[in-house]
Formats: sequence, C-alpha cells, structure tokens
Amino acid sequence: MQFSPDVLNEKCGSRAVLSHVTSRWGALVLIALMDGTLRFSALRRRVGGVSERMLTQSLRLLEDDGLIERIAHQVVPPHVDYRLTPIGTDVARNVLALARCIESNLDTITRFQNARASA
Amino acid sequence: MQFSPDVLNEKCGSRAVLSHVTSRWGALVLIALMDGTLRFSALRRRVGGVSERMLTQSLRLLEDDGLIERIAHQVVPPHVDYRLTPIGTDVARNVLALARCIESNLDTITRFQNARASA
DNA sequence: TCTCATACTTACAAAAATGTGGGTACTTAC
DNA sequence: GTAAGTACCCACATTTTTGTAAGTATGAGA
Repeated sequence: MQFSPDVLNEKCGSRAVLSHVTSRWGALVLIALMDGTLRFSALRRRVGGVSERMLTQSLRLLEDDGLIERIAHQVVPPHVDYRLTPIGTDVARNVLALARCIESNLDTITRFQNARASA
Repeated sequence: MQFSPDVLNEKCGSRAVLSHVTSRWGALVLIALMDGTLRFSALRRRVGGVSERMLTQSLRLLEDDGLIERIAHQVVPPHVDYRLTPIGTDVARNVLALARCIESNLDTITRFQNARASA
C-alpha cells in the first residue's frame, strides 16, 4: 500500500473505525476501560445512561475492530470481562485526552454559549 | 463550581460538546481547519463526501460552542471564511491526534477484521 | 419461595441524522 | 447569452441510531 490512510478521504477505511471510536457510546466505553478490566454490568454502571442494548452493540463493534477484548468465563450466572487491547489502549488514550480537553474548557464554552444566547 | 466535569456522568454538559466534536462531520471539519483558514467551498471540497446541508449544520454547532469563528465578507458573490478559535485549536489538535492514531493502526485493524471474518 | 443479579437477544417503536433537490441574488468567464 | 461559482436555506423522504420492554437460564440470598 503506497498511499497512507487519510480520514478526509471519503473512501478511506479509517472513516469506519473513526465512526466506531467516536460514536456516542463507543467513545465513553473506551474511556471507561482506561481504568482497567471491567465486566459488563460494571461498565454499564460506569457509563452513565447507556442501555444494555447499546452497550452490547458498541462493545461488539470495538471488539470487531480489535480495540477491546472480550473474555467470557464459562460460568452461570454469566461473567464476562472486557479490556483494552494494545491498539485499543493507544486509541483510548487519545479519546481520553480529547475528553479531558473538552472538560477543562467546558466552563469557557458554557459561558460563551450563554453570552451568545442572550445577545 | 466545586465538581469537575466528567464525561462519564450522564448529566454533564461536556457530553453535548463531545457529541458535536465527535460527530461524523464535526470531527472532520475540525481536522480540515487545522490547515488554517478555509472558506466554505474549500472546506466542502476538503471534507470528502459532506453535503452542503451537513457542512452548514456542523459549522453552526461548532461556532455556537466557540470552537470555530465565522468571518463573512460583505461582498457578492458571498465569501465566508472559517477558522479555529484558540479553544477550537486545542480541541482540534486532539481530534487530529486521534485520527492519526487510527490511520497509523488501520493496517493492523483491517488485517484483524479479515482474519476474524474468515474464522 | 420469591426476588434479584448476570449478560445478553429480539421485536417493535420513536427519534435523530442525513441525503436530495429546489430556490436565491449576483458576478465572472466563455 | 449562457453557464458556472458562491454560501447558504427550506421542505421532504429516507436511513440510521437509539430507546423500551420482554424473554432466557441459573444461582445466591432473604
């Protein structure tokens, strides 16, 4: 492959991965897993507002991209652990940095929005 | 404010900003603007596959969050420039880093997907 | 015994995102 | 004179995403 991937190019495969990583719940799952291995129910409690359905779906997509690993213990009641793969950790670090950046600027952003709304 | 923003918290305002920044076209617009000031039509050509409608909408959202600045020259035919604000630059840097991270791992990810599909 | 927790799946419905095609008012280039 | 470019807006239709509620098999605790 002599051309390097470019997300601004419509046909580039990186677009699909980016969409999984930046999806509403996908991004939050990656951030939550930065704390370490978590089981399904713990993840659900950690990521505020996610439904079981969406959590499952987001986990599958990230798993298919090789960003997270699913470890199912063959016991009943079920016990399934999720953790970041090496690449997933790399990606999640960047997602977390983005989130932290937004969090730390939130105050300014909110003030800007209010000033603009009342103008 | 004694509590620091946390994106994992359902009620946190950072969620909304994150959703704009990580939206399908919002992220790509921020990345494109890292090159410097661009006018609407140039932006549209740069961000592959975006429609005028979605580009306009994404720009408005980012403008309302104070991440980009819109400069309309009062001429006809219209000439409108867009550029990152200081906070926008900060955020865009992180979005770009994330994109670059995915781009550089794309090869591995794609191979993983193929291996998994044929298994 | 009755309830809750576990990690899901499925069907259905509602909501949100996105695309398409049209119109605008004017200018420059051919 | 004709076509194309500029930076949009609007209505409509379609697609995608998301939520809700129910069901599953089993074990632990009250």
